[in-house]
Amino acid sequence: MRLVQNSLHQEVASTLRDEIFAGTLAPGSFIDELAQCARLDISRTPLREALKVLTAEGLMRHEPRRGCFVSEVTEQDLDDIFPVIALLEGRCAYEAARRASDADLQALSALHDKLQAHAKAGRITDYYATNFAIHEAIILLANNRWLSQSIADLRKILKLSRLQSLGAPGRVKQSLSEHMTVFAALKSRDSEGAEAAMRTHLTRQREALRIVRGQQSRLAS
Amino acid sequence: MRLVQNSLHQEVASTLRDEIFAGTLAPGSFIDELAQCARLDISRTPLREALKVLTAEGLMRHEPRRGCFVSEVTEQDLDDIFPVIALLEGRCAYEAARRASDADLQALSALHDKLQAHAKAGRITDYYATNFAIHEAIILLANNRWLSQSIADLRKILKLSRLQSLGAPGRVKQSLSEHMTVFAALKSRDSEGAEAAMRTHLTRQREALRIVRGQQSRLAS
DNA sequence: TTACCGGTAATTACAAGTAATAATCGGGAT
DNA sequence: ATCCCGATTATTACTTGTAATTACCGGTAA
Repeated sequence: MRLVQNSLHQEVASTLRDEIFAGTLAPGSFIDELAQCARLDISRTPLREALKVLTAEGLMRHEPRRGCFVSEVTEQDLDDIFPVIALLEGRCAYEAARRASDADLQALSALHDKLQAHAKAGRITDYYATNFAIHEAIILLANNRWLSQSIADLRKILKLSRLQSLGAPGRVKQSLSEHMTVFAALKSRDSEGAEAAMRTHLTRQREALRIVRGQQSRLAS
Repeated sequence: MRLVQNSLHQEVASTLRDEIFAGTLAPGSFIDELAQCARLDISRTPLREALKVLTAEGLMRHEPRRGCFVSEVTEQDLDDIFPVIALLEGRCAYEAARRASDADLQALSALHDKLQAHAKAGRITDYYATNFAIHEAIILLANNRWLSQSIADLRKILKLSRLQSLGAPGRVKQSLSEHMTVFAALKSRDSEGAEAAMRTHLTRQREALRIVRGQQSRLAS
């Protein structure tokens, strides 16, 4: 008897997705169906259905008669994706500036206080979490299902690459400052300013990431 | 023995997708697995896998233990999607203005000549096709895999609603004029102008569609 | 020694069967 | 007469079995 409401293949997809994001299933790695079935204690059909879903999401690639492999994200992909996300989240900020209620702004203000505190104390993980929450909040304020969906789709791919842009020297401080600029624009209902500031924030994020990756590849060589 | 290279579930997904776009499978309609299996002469596994793929694409919705239904596109969805596509294709036009070679522009010019001829002769279907080809060409010129992907994802949803915006009075002529404006900007390497013109084009497209739909719903009532 | 061919093993792809769940219809009670 | 409850039926979800394809390994010939 199944206790959960969602179907099994959804559960499995969710599990695998999390493992891909966590790096347990490394990019490029082959998915052995039988091995996964044994590990997750399920049969082949729900697993295969889950693999189809993840493939459609772009997290896996499927080669007929060969099997499924976890997708790999290249530098080119990052160069492509970041400008698009900047565009889309910029639009969110634009809409948010026009739509946010006073209560919304108050909630955002609290989040920014937390962000500032985490930055000051050097709690990188907490900073990440709050940063993410702020982005989510602004996306939600834009109140556009398909805009959110598009961003979520792209963010999934980014998440796959497990990027750690805050590792760049001085990036946390810079990121905080950019966030405060966005928030200031939101507060003053400056939609164009908010859009521009959000675009800048995400463009800088890409640059910071490039620096970190450059260091890592130098270390690896 | 299978003659095709692609796996069966991909073939099935492709077939069903086309049928959804054609309206053979109407929005909201329930998918009877056994009936479809009988019709397509396949077993349930590849069909179910195909349904999962289409669900991930947003063309179907899945209710656990109830089945799959073809997605329905609301006016709200259209209001949400068009601005996002305008943003994304605007960006494509921006990039295209910077990247297009002389040969690219020449190819585009030929397409615009055809567009103009179809408009003049009132060949709506041909106009649609060429219009689509021009959009595709500009998206391709932007040379950004994920930008293209995001647009394609959203266009799939639009296609599902089988919109006929050119039915609005005078829309063909207006659409042509907008296209020529975009192309003029591309030719003169005016990336910002191209971006703005493309956004305008798609925004107007939405407005024309609203008019057509308004007429249709009045007729229906 | 290397390249090519054939056989075997491993693994995906598809089919069919079984179990579980939800919708429907009929009967009874209020 | 209507509403609610239970049994039946229809349909999805999952398991298991079978076929087909690919990769790998060993052998042989150039």
